[in-house]
Amino acid sequence: MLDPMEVPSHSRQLLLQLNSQRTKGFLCDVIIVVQNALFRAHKNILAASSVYLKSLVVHDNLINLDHEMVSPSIFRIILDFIYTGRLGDAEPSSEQLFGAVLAAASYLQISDLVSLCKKKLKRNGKYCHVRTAGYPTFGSLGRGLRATTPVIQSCFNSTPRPIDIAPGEPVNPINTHCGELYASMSQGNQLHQHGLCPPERHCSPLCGLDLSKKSPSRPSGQHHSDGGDNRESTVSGRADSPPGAASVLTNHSSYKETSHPYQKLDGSTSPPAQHSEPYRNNVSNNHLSRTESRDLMFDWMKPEPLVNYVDESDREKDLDREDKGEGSPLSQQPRYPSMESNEPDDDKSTSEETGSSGDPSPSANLERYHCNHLYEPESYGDNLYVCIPCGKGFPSSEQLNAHVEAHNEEELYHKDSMDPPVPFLDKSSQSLGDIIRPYRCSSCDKTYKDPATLRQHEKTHWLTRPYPCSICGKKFTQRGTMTRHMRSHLGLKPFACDACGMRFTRQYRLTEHMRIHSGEKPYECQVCGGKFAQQRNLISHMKMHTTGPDGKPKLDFSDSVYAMAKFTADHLGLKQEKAAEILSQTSHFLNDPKTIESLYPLAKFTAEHLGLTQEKAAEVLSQSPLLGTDSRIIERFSSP
DNA sequence: CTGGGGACGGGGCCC
DNA sequence: CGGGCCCCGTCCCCA
Repeated sequence: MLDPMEVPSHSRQLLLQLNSQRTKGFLCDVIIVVQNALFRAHKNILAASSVYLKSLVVHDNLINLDHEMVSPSIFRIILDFIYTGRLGDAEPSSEQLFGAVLAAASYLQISDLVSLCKKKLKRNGKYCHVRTAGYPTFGSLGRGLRATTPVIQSCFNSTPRPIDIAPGEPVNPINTHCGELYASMSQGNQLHQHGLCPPERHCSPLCGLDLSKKSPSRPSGQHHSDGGDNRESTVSGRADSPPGAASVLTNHSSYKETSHPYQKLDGSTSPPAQHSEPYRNNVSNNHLSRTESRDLMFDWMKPEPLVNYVDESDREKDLDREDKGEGSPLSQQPRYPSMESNEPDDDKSTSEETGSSGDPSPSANLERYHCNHLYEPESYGDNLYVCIPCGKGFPSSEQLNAHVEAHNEEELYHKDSMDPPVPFLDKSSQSLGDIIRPYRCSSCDKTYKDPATLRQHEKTHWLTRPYPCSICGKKFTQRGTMTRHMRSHLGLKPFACDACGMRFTRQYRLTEHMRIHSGEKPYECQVCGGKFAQQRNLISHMKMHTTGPDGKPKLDFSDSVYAMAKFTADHLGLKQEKAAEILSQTSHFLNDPKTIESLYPLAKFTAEHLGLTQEKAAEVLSQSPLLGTDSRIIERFSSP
């Protein structure tokens, strides 16, 4: 038995502090992903509370909890409990909630919470009846509960669904939450009807998360909800489990496992409903006010003070400032891609626009930074190594050094950007291409039409990529790529196929996919005539033509020449017999505008068939004599 | 078992 | 910043 503390309130104060820090994201060193919700917390706290979580946090900073065992909303409650020791002020009817929490707490091995739930259930006289009464899955918090957990996204349906669960017994994972995603759509539909959440949108409007740019899907296709895809039950391990039980976040294995050809649409099998089903039900019942939710969201978005890419974030901000011509090196941190896309204008004060005031001085930036709550003031408490130019503190000299190095890179960059790219001035040496694309990369000689694109390109040469993913830390050269990457983290697929409900993260994928339904196969193999709906499949197919079993280039000259001749003939409107002749006569080849137009694909094709790089192929094709650099081709073409 | 095709996810990058 | 395209890789199915 521990001796009583000399300061009895010590533990409470400590916990209050920790919870306060958690809600601000301060010193949070682990992210818990539960389906499509993300939580930040402290490893130490989790490890001290849950045997199960303890086993996970030692290995990873990003934990993906099995949402079949614990739903996001239940985990929110549990996390609140861990940090407050309270289950909240639940309604009298919340025995159902306690049941669900109990099941999840058992799974997470939080013994105190298990005991508390049992106690509450017994007090309500429900504990003995839970097996038959069943627990709902409380997609949202109990209405009487006050949540403090910052959550980036909560897209859940709270309609209770009777399920069979027996506390204290091994919990069927589905029982903990299966109503959450697949329960009655009534509430979600209501939201839709009230315009709070478009039916095709995946995310909670409360959270302001909307990465969708298009809403092409039909509203809640009934055949999606009929559970027709019985593969799902295999995946979920339970015959009555609803479709879509598989994770929609990053659980690709289950995604793959549950997806199946939609060709069967015309037959007996339902379309891959699991892709859209979770989204359709992703209607938040979060009771938090919109503002409150946004605040939590923003808290979540705040950078972790000690993450090693913080310096690059600063750098990113400088880049943005550079791009936008504004001074705000500290106004931007890695943010979730949807934030700006769906945030009302009045929220922009916490976003990019905040930094648009003109004072670029470090102190002003720092102050603005603080005002924006992007950094907690206390974060400087142990960040004793301060960068003089920008005032930022770091906990170690190593991190400061890394940061300073980033400054050096910035300076190099700014030095470059001080001298904005200028078009070539030497008209005498300009080719047509130079006139059209006058901005040349100093590193690789690639040319661009405008300086912004050149600047964008030049980032690809940097050793350090300026846009890190806030979740996994992966870095990107373009912010857009990073936000697109974030979509995959969040499982957001805004683009839905009208025909089958399949959803995609990108418009282009949907376009590509639609060819399956239309039967269109615009990509034809010039060698064998095979047609493909997707260009990438043609490309991989072409490799089959050009690559031998050993992986080495298979230079089948008869095939290649035939193909090139056919290709040329197609493009020039000539007979195929003439094509080879033309291929060997550069002057003819380059005199026809049509030919020039076809040079690019021809070069591509040549490259693929001859194992040359495309650039090399283009060079070969544009030089005289044509194909002169490859003796094998000359030999082939010069033969009768 | 293997190769090929179909379909899709993710990243790079230009516009 | 988003759209679009390219490329690489993967999974699944089927012959």
